[in-house]
This record gives sequence, C-alpha cells and structure tokens, in this order.
Amino acid sequence: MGRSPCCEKAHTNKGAWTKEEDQRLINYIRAHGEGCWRSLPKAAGLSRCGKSCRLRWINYLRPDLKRGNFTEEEDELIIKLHSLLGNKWSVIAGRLPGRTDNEIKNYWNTHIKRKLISRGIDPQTHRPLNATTAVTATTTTTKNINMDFTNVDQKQPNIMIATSSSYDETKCNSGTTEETKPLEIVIPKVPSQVMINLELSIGLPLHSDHVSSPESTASYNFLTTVVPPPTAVVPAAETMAKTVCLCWQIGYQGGGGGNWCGKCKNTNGFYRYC
DNA sequence: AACGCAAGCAACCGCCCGGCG
DNA sequence: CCGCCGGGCGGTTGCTTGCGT
Repeated sequence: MGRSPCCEKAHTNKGAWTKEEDQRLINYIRAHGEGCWRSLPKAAGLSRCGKSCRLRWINYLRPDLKRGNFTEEEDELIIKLHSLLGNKWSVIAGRLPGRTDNEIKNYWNTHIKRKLISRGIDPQTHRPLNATTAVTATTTTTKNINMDFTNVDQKQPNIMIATSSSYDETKCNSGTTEETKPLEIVIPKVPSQVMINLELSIGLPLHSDHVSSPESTASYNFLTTVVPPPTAVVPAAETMAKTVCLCWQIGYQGGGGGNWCGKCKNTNGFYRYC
C-alpha cells in the first residue's frame, strides 16, 4: 500500500543461502557487528535483502545458537510460556537461551501442538480439548493477566493483572486492556543484568467444585496464580497434573524473587516440574 | 527401486511499532 | 504532531528429507 520495499528486489538473491554467502555475512558481522541491516548486504558484498541477512544471522549463523533437539524441560517451558503469552515467540525465545523465535515457532507447530493434542489439551487455549466451548461460558472467576513486555529490554516490565468478568481469549494474546479496568502492578526497576524470571503458576482444576476450595484460590505473591475457570468435563486432567505442575511465580532470576513450588526440582539449570 | 505422502525446517512476506527528523 | 524509515515479529510458503507402500 504505497510502502516502499525494504530492498531492491530485482537484484537480490532469494532462497537457500550458499556457504559463501554465509561466510561473507559472518565475516562482515564479526568485523563490524550487527548494524544497519539495510545497508549491510551492500557493504558485505551480498545480493540479499537486509531482512534476509538479519534472519539468516539470527536464526542460523549466530554463534550462540544451541541447535539440536529440544529437551523435555524446554518443551514444558515452551508450553508454559505459550499458555501465558500466546504466540509471542520472540518473548518465549528470550527465555530459552540459544533458541530462536523461528525455531521455537516451528517446533511448536510441528511437535508441541501434537503433543498437547495427544494429552487432550487445546494448543491454543491450553485447556482440555472438549471443554473449550464450556470454558467460554464459564467466566466468572477468570483472571486475565496481561503482560506488557514492551519494556523487557529496559528491564522494566509492567505486569498488568486485570480481573474481568468477560474474559475474551483473543484479547489475552494481544495484551489489549481497553475494555478491562486493570489492577496494575508495576514491577520496579531492576539492574540491567538481572533477567526477568517469568515464573508463574497455573493450577489445573481437577474437580468441578474447586472454585470454592482454598487450594484453588489464586495466591498473590507479588504476582498472581492463574486459575482457569472450572470446567464440566476435564478429561486427561490427571495426566496433565502429573506432567505439568505449572506452579509458576514471577521474580527476578538470581535475586530470590521467584519461587517454585516446593515439589519442583531444579536440574542442570532447568526445572523439572512435579 | 520407485513413487507418493507427510513432516520438518529455512526462508520469505507483509504488517506493526518505535525512533527520529 | 506527522510522516518516513528501519527493525522486529508472526504467519505462511515451499523445499528437503524421511518413511511407508
């Protein structure tokens, strides 16, 4: 719509990158660092779109990339983060060192979706598959957590915890809070080296009457616990409870701010959930 | 051995957003 | 305040590979 193309397409290569192109890109970035992607291809002697160079570097050539198969711990972490953030692949990738948003997105679409479906969980809503429709009708106790990650780079995230009587799935992902009156909790500034630890807890309803039980009450320890609304049918709930604890609290990594459920174990830097 | 199908993944496309003049 | 530009992101495409028949 009148928008100028990001590069002169007529003279740019497309498709798979050759080893020579990779090497040129690596050499250039080693020498000059990541800079203006638009001008980089020309300066590096590449007939590629700047965006293409950026993507190639970020997703494939970066030296700190882990590559290789995802571990079970990474799987569960991705699932948890996705249940909170939706398709915010870059934010999720930020919590998985050595992994890229593209890689996680692909992995989600090819592996985890299927894994969740086999567990009887809707990959989009993270709720039991055949209870999805019932869920939309039962919204009275839903707490809608909107996380504003726009300031993550500045280490100054704003966590918006909104209580709303009409929980809309689509708004959860977008982070839009226009129609809710959010209870805003602003996390104070933290040192730039401190990573934000997005630990949170999601309790899965095992009984239809759990709402009134003390265990099901959201525990607010600096942040909240998300308790999905009760559902009439909870197939595979037992399976899920065994697989994922989802006891997850927000704090600062290394700062002692976050706490895992006592049953969760930390193994090699990854948490194994109870 | 050849073919067809499905899965996996790299790369592209187009939109959005923030910074800057 | 407004428009432009560049970077970043999510969604999608299409090529490659692996597997079954």
